[in-house]
This record gives sequence, C-alpha cells and structure tokens, in this order.
Amino acid sequence: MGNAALRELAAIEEVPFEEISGAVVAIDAHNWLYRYLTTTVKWTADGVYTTADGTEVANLVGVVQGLPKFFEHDIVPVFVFDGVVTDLKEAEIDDRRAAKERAEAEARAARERGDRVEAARLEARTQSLTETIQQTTRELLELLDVPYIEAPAEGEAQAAHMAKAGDVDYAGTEDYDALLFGAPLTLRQITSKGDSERMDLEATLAAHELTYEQLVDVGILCGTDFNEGVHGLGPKTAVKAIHEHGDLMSVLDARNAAIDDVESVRELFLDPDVTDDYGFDTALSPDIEAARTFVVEDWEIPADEVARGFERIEESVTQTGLDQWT
DNA sequence: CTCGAACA
DNA sequence: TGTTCGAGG
Repeated sequence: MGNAALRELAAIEEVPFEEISGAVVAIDAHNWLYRYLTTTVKWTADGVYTTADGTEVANLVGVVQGLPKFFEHDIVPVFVFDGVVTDLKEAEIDDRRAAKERAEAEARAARERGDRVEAARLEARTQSLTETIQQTTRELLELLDVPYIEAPAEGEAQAAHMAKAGDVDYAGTEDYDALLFGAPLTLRQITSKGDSERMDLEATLAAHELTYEQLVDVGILCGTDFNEGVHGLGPKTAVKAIHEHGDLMSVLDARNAAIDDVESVRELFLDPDVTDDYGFDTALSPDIEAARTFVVEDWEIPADEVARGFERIEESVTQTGLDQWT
C-alpha cells in the first residue's frame, strides 16, 4: 500500500550511534519484535524456539539478542505495547490474515509433496505476534528492569505522544506513520548493524512547505494502514494537490474521489487515543540470573542460543553501569 | 517494509 | 517521471 510514499517525503538523516548516546527512545514494541523476529532470529519451522507443548517463543531470543544493542550505546528503550485495535485497521488486518492463510495452505501443499525447504520458507510467513509472545516479552523486560508501558490504542501514536511531550527523545519504529502521528524525531533501523536513521518532522514540513495537518492529508491521500489511498496519487502528486487545493476534502472534491471514513482517519492521526498516565525509571538494575532462568528453564530455550546475548548484557552492566543512567 | 520491474 | 504491482524478508 501507499505507506512507503512517505519515505519519499520524509527528511531522513543517518546518525552514528555515538551521536544518540544517552537518548531515551519510546520503542513501538510490536514493530521492534516483528522486525527482530523476521530479520535476526529467523522464526523457524524446526521447533528450536518452541516449547514441548508447541508454544512459539522465539521472541525471548530476540529480546536477549536485541537489548544489548541499546545497552552498549547507552540508549534507554521504553517499550510501548499496543492496546485495543482500531476498527479502521481491520481491513489491513484482514488482508494480513488472508495472506497468512494462503501461506499456510501453500506450506501444507509443499510439505505433502515432500519439499521441506519450501515448506519452511512459507511457514516463516505464517508467524504472528501471539498473546504469549507479547506477555513473555513483558515478563522478560521486567526481570531485566527495562521500562515498558501500555498504550490505550496504537503503540505508534503513544510513542509519538511521549516524544512530543518531551518525556522521551525519540519515537523508535520503522513505520513512517510516526510522522503522521506527530513524532518530532523518530529513529529507524535501531535493530540493524549499521547506522541508524533519524526522521525529522519539522524538517520534512519545511522541505515541502506543508503544515503538519497538510502532511497528514498527504499521507491519507497516498494511503495508510487505516485507509486505501486515491488511485494515481503518489507522494509527488499528493503534495502538489494539497498545495493547490489546501486540504484533503478540497482535493477529494476536485478529483471527484472519495475515501472511506476520511474524517475518522484524519482524527485518528490528529487526535489519537493516547495517555499521559505513564511513568518509567531510566535507571536500570537488571536481574540477569532470573532472566536467564526464565528464558532457559521456564521457556526451554537452549542455553547456548542466548548465552552471548546475556554475556553482552552483563558486560554493559559492569562496564558502563546501567544503574548509573539517570 | 524494501526493492526492482512494468507501465502510463 | 511518478505510480503501481509483485516478490521477498
């Protein structure tokens, strides 16, 4: 869909990790877990990260391997979990569910004709963030004393809100929607090896001579997770149209186009369901032994899969002294 | 989401 | 030149 259109418009700059040392980042937990699981941990079909009763907990490996990245650069993550799913997102979720079911059927077929490699490849696409995955992630974060909060609705919106309020320095997500939710600064690619990317809302607005409200309108015209965009409108044309007509409604009128629930979608970005009722401590004192027991004994993850991760966490505690962050 | 190819 | 579409992660 048209979400990537925003990349074309966004003011993005690479930043070395040294430059963001000491930053507090509100991490979109869903986005982070998903990215980590698909790129680094490789959700597998062979059951390595599955308990005897068949529960998939690859997330625990992801968390243990992913946290050192923050610790080693003195970055404090505050994980933000999603709350209730917006009705408007249901269409998108239906699409994903359909894709997942298709992949499951294809995987079954591949397995039946004896193509194990193909079956494994397809099964990797059928994974989703289960309740267990989210809950065990919370429990592990608690043991490691890493702060997390619950969003009333979209985690993305809540992270943006915290950044806007100045309670964190950045929203952390791959999703360009962060811009539409009004996050002043967003960090992207915090999981990957190389430099991270900083996305700047003010600079984006300035570069295209748009107000924040107009940028939201441009995003909606191109399409978001919450609405289908207008056919034929990509980033360039949408900006041109907003300049010409002023706002979303005028553009739709002029082109004789319509978007389902436009007002609700706009409202969702401009006045999202978020809370100010959060608090977190950035001084961390992780209980590494308890965390290791939780992962290895309670959830049956092979000890060597997480050994290096825990080692790195331990090293950052003793070397930089996590509990000295305040 | 990202990339690359096809297409007005 | 900008948008769409499909495959892969």
